[in-house]
Amino acid sequence: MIAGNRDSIDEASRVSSRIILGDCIAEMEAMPAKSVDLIFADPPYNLQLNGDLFRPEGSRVDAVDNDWDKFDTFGAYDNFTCRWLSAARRILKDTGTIWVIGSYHNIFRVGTVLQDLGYWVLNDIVWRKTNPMPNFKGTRFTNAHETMIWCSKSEKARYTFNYHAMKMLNDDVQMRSDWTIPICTGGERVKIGGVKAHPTQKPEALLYRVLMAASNPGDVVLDPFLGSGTTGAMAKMLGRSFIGIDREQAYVEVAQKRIAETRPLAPDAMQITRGKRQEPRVAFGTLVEAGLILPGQELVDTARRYKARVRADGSLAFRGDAGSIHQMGAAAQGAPSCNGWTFWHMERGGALEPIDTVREAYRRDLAA
Amino acid sequence: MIAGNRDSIDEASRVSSRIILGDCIAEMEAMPAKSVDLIFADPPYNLQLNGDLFRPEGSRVDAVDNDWDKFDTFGAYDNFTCRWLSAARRILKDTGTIWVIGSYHNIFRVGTVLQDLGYWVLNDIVWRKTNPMPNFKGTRFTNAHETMIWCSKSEKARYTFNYHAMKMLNDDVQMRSDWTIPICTGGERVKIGGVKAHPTQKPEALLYRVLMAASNPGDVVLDPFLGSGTTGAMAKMLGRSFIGIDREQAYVEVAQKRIAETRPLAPDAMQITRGKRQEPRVAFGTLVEAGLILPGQELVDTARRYKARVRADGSLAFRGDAGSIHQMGAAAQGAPSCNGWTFWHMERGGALEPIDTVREAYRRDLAA
DNA sequence: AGAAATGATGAATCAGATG
DNA sequence: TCATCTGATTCATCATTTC
Repeated sequence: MIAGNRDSIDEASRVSSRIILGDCIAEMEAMPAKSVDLIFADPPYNLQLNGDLFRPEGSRVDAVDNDWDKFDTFGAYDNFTCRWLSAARRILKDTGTIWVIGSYHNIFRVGTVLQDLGYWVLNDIVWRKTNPMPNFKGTRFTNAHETMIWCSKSEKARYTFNYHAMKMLNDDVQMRSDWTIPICTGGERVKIGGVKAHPTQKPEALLYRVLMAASNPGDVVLDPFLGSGTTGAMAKMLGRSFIGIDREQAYVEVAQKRIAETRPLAPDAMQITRGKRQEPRVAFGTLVEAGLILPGQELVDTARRYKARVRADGSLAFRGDAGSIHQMGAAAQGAPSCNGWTFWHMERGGALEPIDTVREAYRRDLAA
Repeated sequence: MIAGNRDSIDEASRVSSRIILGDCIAEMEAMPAKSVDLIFADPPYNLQLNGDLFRPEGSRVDAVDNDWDKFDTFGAYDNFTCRWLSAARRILKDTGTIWVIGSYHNIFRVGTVLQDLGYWVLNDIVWRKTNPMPNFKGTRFTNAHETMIWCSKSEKARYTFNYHAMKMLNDDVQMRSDWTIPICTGGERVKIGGVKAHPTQKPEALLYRVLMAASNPGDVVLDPFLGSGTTGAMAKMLGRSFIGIDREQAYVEVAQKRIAETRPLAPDAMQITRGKRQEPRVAFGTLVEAGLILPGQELVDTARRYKARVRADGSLAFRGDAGSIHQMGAAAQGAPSCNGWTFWHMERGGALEPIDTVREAYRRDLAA
């Protein structure tokens, strides 16, 4: 079913956006074979959440509890995955590629089905979130990334990969399989009456890079799980034709409005390069893990008044207490704070060397 | 089969390293059930690594007449994966966890089998390589990471996670699911006659973090695909008992030599930061009994909005009601729960001090 | 007006001991 | 096994309020 006759054709770029309200499997089965250049899919993750989760300060986390994310068993989810990926493969051109995003809850199931259906994995791409939600209970590692699987239609297939555009986007070095991009917040987040319109809106920067990497202006891009319409908005902006499908009337309306308000870039503006994010800091513990500073090592201040000992987790034992190099440096001096990197020193050939020089050496090795 | 009688027991740390030459499935099936605390596995990415390939039912295929299609190939790999992960699950303690590392070639199959066998995924961890091999042909993104899946034995199982040690290793912020660590090169790379002894030697920093995160000194660590022995070397260094299995005599010898040359850290250097969950419980009433807090003492929150009074039995009188410090804290805020230790404060010299500091002082006195 | 403090929030499989 | 109680736990970013 086509939602109204809101289909838009942008005269300047001669590309169209078509939004379909309906079940993506049935709708894809109704489309002509080998008619799509790129598929980006953000299927339900099958999160399997139990009760409520509260933050330390008492507020409740607004979790994804929508019906569309509920499946009875892994088998039911696998079956659903197999059916929509089969329908997608039929309409994908032989030179087309597919991207599917997910988390550890579902991405292994998706990857297995992709391989079983004959898709050929080109890369798995890690979206590193700069600002993920923390693990409030201190029970696991902060779940700070999601995974995208990028596949061609088959092993020998030729496919679009704009290698040089990616290199240009990345300060003239090859784009890696890990992408560092913030989650979608602020003005970019679509809201209705102050409430987020969709629980899992993807950042535009993510789709920008996907479309830049694996499609060209004029290509047909399909998103079978349209949601808030990020794929459609970026497709229009970058001069790609777009087909979006969603089962929910509310999401279709949100996406239609959003895409209608998106303006295509001028062709010459499409080659904007974007800067790389700054390199992450080096933790003291990293130097311990790397074997550059050994657990048990004694550290002293310049005057050798205070002595502390490095522990296996990168903390410092000092006068019966333990804490970070900064905390223990502050404790030694009775100061509110301290830069442990310059306060603490190691004996090196009779002389004292600040531990910061070890960090500098580590950074030099990384760069080399 | 046990390789010779080279088993070593380090007298200082009272932990042992045992290296076994043999097929890991058979060897694990011969081990006692629920006897291992942590499993780290780096399985082969394809079954042709040793010239051997298994059919779905487990029989060996001659790699020369490879006339099966992709489904058969994946089926054989899935079967192999299912068999070794089943054997691993039997010998894993109910409180144990397993780590499996892989790339997009195999990790989706591994993750699916893990979930199907009832393992419960805790995190997928991305090892970001600072210095990956470039993609020379410019046909894909630089494959700059590998993925580890970390699982408990079942959904409700309790497991070891040294949250505070991980936080300490990361400059006092939660450790994330993406770890930035260089690949194994230079002096750390084991070589024989100038040639690398193993094609996929893992960096010691990676195993250091895995073992620090999910095991404690004295735990039993198993690596069913021993290879160059990085897991064994780090286990010995960190005071864990180790069992390593490999089918290749050459790798067994390399690993044995490497582990023998590894020296354990001094026990006090192995100390890590533990959280309050590990400390002995002290009831609020105990502090009243001990005279550290007197009945009649007034307690307030940080904003001095709520006032309560300590009663002789260690309960708190608040607005005509009475109960524990936690119940009254929750009641004051209208919250479902509350940590009374940090919510309630006492006046001390004009400043407010949380009652938790009194508990801390009491614990210090106990330790002294 | 501008700076600083406070509050809100994001795909989350988020506790453990005791009776 | 289940109900009850204690009490441990958050990072980056943007928006809003207060100083």
